[in-house]
Amino acid sequence: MTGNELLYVKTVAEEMSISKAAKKLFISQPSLSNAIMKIENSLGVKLFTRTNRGLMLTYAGERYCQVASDILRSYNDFEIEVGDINNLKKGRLNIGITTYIASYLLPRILPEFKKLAPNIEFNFTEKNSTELEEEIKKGAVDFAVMHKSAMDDHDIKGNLKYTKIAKNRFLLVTRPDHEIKDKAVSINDDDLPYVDLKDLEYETFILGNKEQRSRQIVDSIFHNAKMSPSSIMKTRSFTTAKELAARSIGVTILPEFYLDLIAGIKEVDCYNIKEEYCPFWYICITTNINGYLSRASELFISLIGKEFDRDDLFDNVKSQ
Amino acid sequence: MTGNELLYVKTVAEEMSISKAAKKLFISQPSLSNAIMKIENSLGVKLFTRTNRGLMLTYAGERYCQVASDILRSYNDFEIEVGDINNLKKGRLNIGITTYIASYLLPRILPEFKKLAPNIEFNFTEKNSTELEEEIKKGAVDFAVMHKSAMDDHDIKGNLKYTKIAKNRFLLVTRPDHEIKDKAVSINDDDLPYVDLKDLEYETFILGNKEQRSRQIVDSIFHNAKMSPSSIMKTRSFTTAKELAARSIGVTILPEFYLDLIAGIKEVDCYNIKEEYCPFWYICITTNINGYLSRASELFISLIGKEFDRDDLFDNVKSQ
DNA sequence: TAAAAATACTCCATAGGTATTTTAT
DNA sequence: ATAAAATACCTATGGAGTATTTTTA
Repeated sequence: MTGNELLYVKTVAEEMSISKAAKKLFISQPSLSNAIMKIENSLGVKLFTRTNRGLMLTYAGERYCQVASDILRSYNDFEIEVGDINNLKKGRLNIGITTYIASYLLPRILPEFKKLAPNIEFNFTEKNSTELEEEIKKGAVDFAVMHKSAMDDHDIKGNLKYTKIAKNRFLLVTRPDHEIKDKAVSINDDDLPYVDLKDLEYETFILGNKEQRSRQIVDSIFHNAKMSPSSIMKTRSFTTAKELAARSIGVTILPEFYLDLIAGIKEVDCYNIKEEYCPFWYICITTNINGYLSRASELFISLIGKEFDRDDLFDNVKSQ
Repeated sequence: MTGNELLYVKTVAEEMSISKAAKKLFISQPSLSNAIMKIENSLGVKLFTRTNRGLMLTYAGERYCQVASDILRSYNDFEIEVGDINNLKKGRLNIGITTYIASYLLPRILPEFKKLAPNIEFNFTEKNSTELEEEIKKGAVDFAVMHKSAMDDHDIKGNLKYTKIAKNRFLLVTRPDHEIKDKAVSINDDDLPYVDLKDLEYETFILGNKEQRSRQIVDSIFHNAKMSPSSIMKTRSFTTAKELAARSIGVTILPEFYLDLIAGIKEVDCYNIKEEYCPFWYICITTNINGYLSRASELFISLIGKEFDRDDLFDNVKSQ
């Protein structure tokens, strides 16, 4: 069964003539004669009888035409649907995103996205970066927005490709007027003075959980600084960490990004950490290198790019 | 769009692997890879994304599979239906038949036909033979049961093929004890004595209408006998003709076949007409020489054959 | 290292073409 | 005589194959 076969029989039935149908189909009359014969033979019934007013359908032929019409309409509708999918009129987008990036990014992106692609079904999975990488490999999400350590330069690891969007500092957060203030030094005209973490070796550090990427970054900062805090307190919540720091339970190291988000809840002091300890990470788009990015994905990634003034973001994600 | 394409995509989706699907489809893996790629290119969307647990459907791919399933099911159902058509479980039969043959034949054939093919839609058109020939040429009926003059030996005339079923005598019908009785002669041990029509030249003849085939036969008998009746009375009804003859209004010439049908209504005398005047016609199956005879037609014609002890009837109808 | 997919080619089956004959009007 | 359909034969596209390389687990 092919689309042509269906169309050929239908056209001959409509025209009641092989010659006329052949003209309409832009093929030669003998080709069409042959085609009809083959179809009849393969089915084992005659579809047409020859009468003196041209070809007429047999009962089987009538049923064939009905079925053919259904099938051709179905497939034609599907082709239109594919057009819609390519024009963002239909489709589904499954993105992965870390909880904290979601709280920052989605409110800024989704209204515009919904406006531009109102009929795209939008789903997001909030997990930590490591889990999101698994989701990408499984194909459960189309791509993910997550963090990437600044330590490894590789943009591709296995199947995964990381496209950096923005660099984000980690800051030391202390209660107001912590003693460290006196040891902090301003460099150039940077917004915040710098501290040496070694001066805080005997402080209590409020840190995230081992599986949190932010904690991995902080650990690598300690490693680079060749120190390990003597006292540690754990929380998965950045907000809690900031609160505890504000209330003098200890100090903490948080991404500037989140500090902005939770600003104004409680006053704290913030300090830069020495550049050589690599106190930062990247926000990035993580994709499966073999995966297909739908037009819906393209739109969403472009909107993220717009948010970070990176007009070339989608092109970078797509490039090989 | 081809059936294979639909099946290929569906199978790859089910197996989540091109290699496994290829095995299941009994084609090589590269062929399948190619086929999938071609389908994706022609549609302009990716149907699959490669993940680390095999190939997974994109949104467009999911829709493709749904549409493919519908189409394959439709066509498969149709193929089963074709089987049913060939096995008389479905179909439609349009036969043409003259009113008088219908009154004789249908009661004898239809009960058996309905028993053997209960789900075949049965339609019949009652017209005179000349009109039926037009219906056959138009393709409005599949074949017809009608009369054929004995005069022309041609079994094929234009598109029409006549297959004789049974020869049927025309008899002279008079009131009981008509004077002709004395002139009638018995030949051999024929059931009825013979009369010479010329002896009735001044009788009133009750005849059919010019467009009735029976009238054409009677006219040819007169022609062969080189006589023309001086007085004529016309009726389209054989029953009326017999009644009028019985009531001494005149004499008539009727097919023996009908006399049997309307026996017992009123007493008449019947005589043979000289063989050399060709006083007979044939009941025949008339078909379009290019027409297709369905299994339903085959059954019906075979049942007619059975009725007339002609087991070879359908073979004769079909032969070239 | 093994298994899956992609790539590069080769081949042949067949859809379609042209030329011609047959058939029907 | 004309037009439709059938027939015969030819061509070339593309579906499917084998061999091989690339990729991923």
